[in-house]
Amino acid sequence: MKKFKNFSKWFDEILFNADILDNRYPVKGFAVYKAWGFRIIKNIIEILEERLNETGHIPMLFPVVIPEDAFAKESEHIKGFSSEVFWITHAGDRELDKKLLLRPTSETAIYPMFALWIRSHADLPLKVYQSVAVYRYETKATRPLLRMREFLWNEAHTAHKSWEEAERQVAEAVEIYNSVFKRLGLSYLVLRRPDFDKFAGAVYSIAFDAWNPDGRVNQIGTVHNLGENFAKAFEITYEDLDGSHKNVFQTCYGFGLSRVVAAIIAQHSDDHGLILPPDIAPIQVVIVPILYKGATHEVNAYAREVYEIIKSSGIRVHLDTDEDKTPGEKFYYWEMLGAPVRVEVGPRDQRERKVTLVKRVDLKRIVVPLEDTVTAIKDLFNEIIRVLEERSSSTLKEIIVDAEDQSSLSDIVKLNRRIARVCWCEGVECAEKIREASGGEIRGYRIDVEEKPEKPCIICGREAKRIVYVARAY
RNA sequence: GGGGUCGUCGGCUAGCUUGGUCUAGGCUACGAGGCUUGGGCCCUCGUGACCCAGGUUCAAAUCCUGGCGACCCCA
Repeated sequence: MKKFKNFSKWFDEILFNADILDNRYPVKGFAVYKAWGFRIIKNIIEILEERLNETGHIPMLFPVVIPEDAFAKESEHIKGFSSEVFWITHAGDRELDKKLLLRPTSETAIYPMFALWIRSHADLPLKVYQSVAVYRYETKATRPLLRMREFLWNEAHTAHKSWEEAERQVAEAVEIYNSVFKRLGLSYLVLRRPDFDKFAGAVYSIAFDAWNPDGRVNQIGTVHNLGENFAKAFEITYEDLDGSHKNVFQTCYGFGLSRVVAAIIAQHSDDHGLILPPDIAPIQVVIVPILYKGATHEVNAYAREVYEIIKSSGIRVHLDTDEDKTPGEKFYYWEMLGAPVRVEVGPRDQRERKVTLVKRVDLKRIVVPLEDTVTAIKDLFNEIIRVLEERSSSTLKEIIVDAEDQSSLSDIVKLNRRIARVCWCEGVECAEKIREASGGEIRGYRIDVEEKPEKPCIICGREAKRIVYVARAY
């Protein structure tokens, strides 16, 4: 199945064949994470949480249920989420006096507790996180990993003394996410969302939009500056040095674990299957013994020796000892699962005390002496992530196309399935017309580089304020 | 939110137009055995399916209605 020709089928096949996720669970929008997929997710969580810990975030676990009155406290927030909330109305055969909802996001679960915990300036900043599932009754068609009604994410929530401190926290969050995405070799746009598309309850929102082979964008992370909005609603105040009581300033940010896995598959994998960045591969190196009749004992013993050497270096290595499968079968199997490096050990290698290394990104072979194996593998890991990053970023560049006028805008987004780069006046009416003309949405303007519009607004012809990116989204 | 296509072994599918010859054929996977093993080898045997609920009919995988689910297009 071809990745760029029929993305949807290709994607579903990889999910199934690489043991990532089984979408046959009999509830729409819910699916089972299989062993390989879940191990990948756990590795991503580990990398992310390590960065969060390093930067003073603390792990906690808040309940999945939220009482209706807490959910309703911030008026913009409830407007934004109420239409997609799962409600718990009954327990056994009794109707609950107070309805409960399954968290669609955890602000309203966490901030009542913040109000209790934060008393003084000395309690600030407070930075907490959790990696959990959240629930949203998506009305659009659900898609495995990309749009689920139950999805996994890591969310962080912070409280600060001032707007400036919250602004610095936003920058730190963006930096943390960038550093994790870099280790995964992902390419994406870091966009400030237009006001009409910000998080419900936020002052402003920044989002990470990853490219997808079908031209849509996949929002893999968001960072919000909440200002005092939730502090006012939940009465989260602190006593300052001078004895006065003030609202806290808050930020929150979410890292979409399910969608990051989707982005890794979508951006890196090929028609042989998955290609995993070494940092998150459950098995980084697989050893395939090549057995011939009469030499099996020597080769097996040598393969075991190679295995012990690699394992003792801390690399996640697996020795595939199944003698009922041919080496060719094993090659295809491990390529489907995306193991970054394969070590072939045959009679020739054994005689010469060498190993044959093959990297998944291009399937090229090199032969190295046994004593150089670990160094050579580590070099390959570095090369692999570099190649993945380069490939992905060059595809992103190809996918972004400047829209000269309304008809080319339509062609870019609808016909050619790309991301359009558009000059916009920031008028809401023009945004609506951009939506109609393109079939996509204004995703926002870049914050990592300053882009000055060199042309007037694509719709009204008046002075453009921003260069924005327009694409269809998941 | 609107429109369309579709649902058959674990996976991919043939059959449906024109109801009966289909308690269903192929490939793959899985299990047993043999032969092989530097890219899916070959042979033998075995396991395994008509989404659910109604309806029409002497007879339903096939036609109709509804539900559930999947995918595509448009807003």
